[in-house]
Amino acid sequence: MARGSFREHLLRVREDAIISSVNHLLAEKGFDLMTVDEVAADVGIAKASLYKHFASKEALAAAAMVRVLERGAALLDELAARPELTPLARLRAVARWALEQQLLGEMPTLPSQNSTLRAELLGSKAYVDLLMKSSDQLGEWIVQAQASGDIDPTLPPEVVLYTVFARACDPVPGFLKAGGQFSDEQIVELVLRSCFDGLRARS
Amino acid sequence: MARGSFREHLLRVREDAIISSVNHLLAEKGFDLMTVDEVAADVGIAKASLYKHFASKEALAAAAMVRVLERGAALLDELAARPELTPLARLRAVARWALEQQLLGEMPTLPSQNSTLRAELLGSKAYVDLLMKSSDQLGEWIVQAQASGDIDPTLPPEVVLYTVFARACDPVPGFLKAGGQFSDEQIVELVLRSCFDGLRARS
DNA sequence: GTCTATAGCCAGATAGAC
DNA sequence: GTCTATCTGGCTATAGAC
Repeated sequence: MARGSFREHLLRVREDAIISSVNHLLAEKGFDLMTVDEVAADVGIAKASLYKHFASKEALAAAAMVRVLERGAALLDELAARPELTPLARLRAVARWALEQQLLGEMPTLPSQNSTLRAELLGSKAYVDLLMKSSDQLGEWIVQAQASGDIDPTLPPEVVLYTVFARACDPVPGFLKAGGQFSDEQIVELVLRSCFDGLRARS
Repeated sequence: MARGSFREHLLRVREDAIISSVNHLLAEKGFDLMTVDEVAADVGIAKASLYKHFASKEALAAAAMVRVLERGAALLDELAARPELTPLARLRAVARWALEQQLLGEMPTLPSQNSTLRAELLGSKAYVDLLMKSSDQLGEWIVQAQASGDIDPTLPPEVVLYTVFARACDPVPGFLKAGGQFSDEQIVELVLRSCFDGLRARS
C-alpha cells in the first residue's frame, strides 16, 4: 500500500469515528441539543480539529445521515438478493431494521423544521441520491406487494412508503422501553404488528 | 363584576393570547427553535413582560402543553357522553383529532430529549394529572374494545394507547401534505386507515 | 492536522425607570 | 405590568502557534 493511500486510510478511519460519535449523539439528543464541543470531547480531539474535517455542524449531521442511508441501502441490496422473500417480507424487514436501529441508539433524529439543516441535506448529492434510490426500490416492492394482494391496494403507495420510513422516528418504541416491561425484541415485534396488521382485530 | 375579577379577566385573556402564540410557534418550529423574542413579537409585547407572566421558556411551553391536554380532555368528555359510539369509534375519534390538530398547526411538538423541559412538565401537577386522567379514560376504552373484539386483543393495551397518542407527532401527514396531492381530509383518512387497519390487506 | 485561546453572536433572563 | 437596555452564558466558528 502506498504511503499516500495509507494516510488516506487513517483519515477515513478518523472521519468514521467522528461520524459514529455524531450518529450516537444525534440519536441521543437530536441536532439542536447536540453541541460540537460534545462531539469533539466524545471523539477525543479538539474542536478546531473537527472543523478541519467538516465545515460546519450541519455538515457533520449530513455526514451521519448519509452513512445511515448507506447502511439502509446496503440492507435493501441484501434483501433484493434474496428471491425467497416476498415484497411484503422485504418491507417488513426494512421497518424492522429502522426500529432496531432506533432502539440501539443508532438512528439519528433530525428536526425536520431546521431550515439550515434541510438546505445542507438537500444540497448533498450523496444524500439526495441515496434517498431517491431507496425510495425507488421500496416503491417497487410496495407496488408488487399491492399487486399480489399482500399490501392494501387501496392505500396510495406514498402512504405505505412514508409509513415505513416513519418507523425510524416512531416514539412508541421509546415509550414502551421506558415502561420497562418488554424486551427490545418484543417491542420491535409489537410495533411491527401494530403497523402492518393495524390496531383493529383481524377476523 | 368586581374590579378585581375584571382585572383578572384581562390578565387571563392576555395569558391566553400568549399561550396561543406559543402553541402555534411550538407547532411550527418546535421548542428548541422557538425563541422567546419571537413569542414576544408575536403577542405584541416586550420580552420582559412575558417573564412577568411565565418564569421561563420551559414554563411557556408547559402552559401550552397543558392547554392542549385540556382540549383533549374536553374531547374525551364529549365522546364519553355519546353512548351510541363504540369504544373503537371513540379511539378513532381521538386519533383523528390529533391528526387534525397537527395539520392545522395547532399541535405543539416537544423534543422528548430535552431534560429541562421534561422536568418542567413532570413538575406541573396540571400536566401530569391531565395526562393520567386522559390515559385512564383511553385505557378503559381500549380494554372494552378488546373485549368486544374490535381491537386486537393480543396487543398489550399500552401499545394501543401509545400508538393513538403518537398520531399527535406522526410525520406522515406532513410528508403527504408536502406532496400536495391530497387534501387535509384525505390525509387524515388515509393515516387513520393505515393506523387502525394496518398496511396489510384485509381479506 | 492538532492544539489553545478567543472572537462573534445569539438567546434566555433581568434591572430599573415609568 | 409594561417598557428599553443590558447582562450573562453558551455555542459556532476561527486565528495562529506548533
